[in-house]
Amino acid sequence: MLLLGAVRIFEPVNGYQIRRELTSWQVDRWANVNPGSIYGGLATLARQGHLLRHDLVDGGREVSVYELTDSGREELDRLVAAGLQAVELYDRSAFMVAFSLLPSVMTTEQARRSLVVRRVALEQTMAEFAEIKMRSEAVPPHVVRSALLWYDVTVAELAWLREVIDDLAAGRFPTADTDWGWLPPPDDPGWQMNADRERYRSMLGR
Amino acid sequence: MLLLGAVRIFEPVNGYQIRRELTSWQVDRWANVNPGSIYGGLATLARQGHLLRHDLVDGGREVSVYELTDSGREELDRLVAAGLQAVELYDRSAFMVAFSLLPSVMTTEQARRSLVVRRVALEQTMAEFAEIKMRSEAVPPHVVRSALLWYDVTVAELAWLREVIDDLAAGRFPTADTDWGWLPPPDDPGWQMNADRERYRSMLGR
DNA sequence: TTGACTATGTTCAACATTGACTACAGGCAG
DNA sequence: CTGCCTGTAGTCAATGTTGAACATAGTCAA
Repeated sequence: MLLLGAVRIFEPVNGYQIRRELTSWQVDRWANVNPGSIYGGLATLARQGHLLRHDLVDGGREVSVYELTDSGREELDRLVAAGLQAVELYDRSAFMVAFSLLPSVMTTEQARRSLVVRRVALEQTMAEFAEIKMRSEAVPPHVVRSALLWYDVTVAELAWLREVIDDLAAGRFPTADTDWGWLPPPDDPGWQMNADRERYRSMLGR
Repeated sequence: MLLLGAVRIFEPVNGYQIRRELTSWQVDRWANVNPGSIYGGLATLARQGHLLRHDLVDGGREVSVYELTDSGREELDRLVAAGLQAVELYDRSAFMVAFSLLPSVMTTEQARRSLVVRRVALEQTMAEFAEIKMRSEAVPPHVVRSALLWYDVTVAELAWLREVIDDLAAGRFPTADTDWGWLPPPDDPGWQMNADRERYRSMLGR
């Protein structure tokens, strides 16, 4: 999801640019973004038909530049929707990736629908955990504690999620079909990539 | 950590027993407990000297049975302490594994010390996130939202953690050096493993 | 006692991940 | 113009992970 999302935002783009960008987002702290993973993942996605790979020569040097295919765009949409909806017990990283890609790939209505699915899922699993508290004699005490942590944390996430859904419905949240109302500061490293991107585009005849 | 912990609790034990046990804990929902991972992981830990492997013949059938070494016990202690202390942004699973192993490997005082380290770490990173809210103009709005989620969730975890630490200090929490005050119900599948364990023990001359 | 099914215990080839390492271009101090 | 450093772009052998498949033992109805 992260690779497809990065290609989506920066295409046409090479592996090193993605690596640099993800590192600057500090994504490397919690996601697998070793160089090997990035280049391997890009190759796999190309093999699966989600990316198109162009081997260019740029300044006397070979560069592999990637673009999304239609299938890749669909896959990304699916992955982001799934990441927003799925409730994992202890690992929110897929949700965080999906949420950070949300403004670039989803319309307000798509986002709202996925987040409502998540809200319902959270409410349901919360009911299950409430049950564990009830029959707490049948379960070791530290397991009950674990359930309590999940419960408390989920209450907090639910409150946050309700607010996001409200803001989304009220148009207070940027998505692909609304105005961002935000521009990166002029010293943002993203600007450095624009020159490369434009050069790659013209080489590909865009 | 999970493998060492499981061996610690059930040793001498074979791979299939661990697989069955972890599945019954529903750990397989959020941890990598495919058969291949388990057998591969046990082999790796044996190669590293943390486990001792005995190839027994049980009922005309070959079985590989594992026990912890001293080095394995030390490694487990280290891993559990690290898992309790380390604050990962979006992935609590290492903490949950460590927390679930806490009662079998740590004394009350060891546990309290590790959890206090965690509390301090949580308080510190919360301060960092409060800063992000301050300079929120320099950051895209959905990134601010992500930070808010982390903040809210961490407030909840901190409240939970303070309670656990209090209970630990007051002796209201079972650890390796205190009475459990809890026994599994008589139909617990854990009892089924005792026969195998005893047989393995006698085969190994214990 | 046959045959069908489930439970036990494990293997392995395909696939993915890791991170140290290679290679080279450009800048720049001496 | 030499040598050294930094930044760019990527490779690869070692290691880890996956899950379908294997082999055998027990169970139980027909």
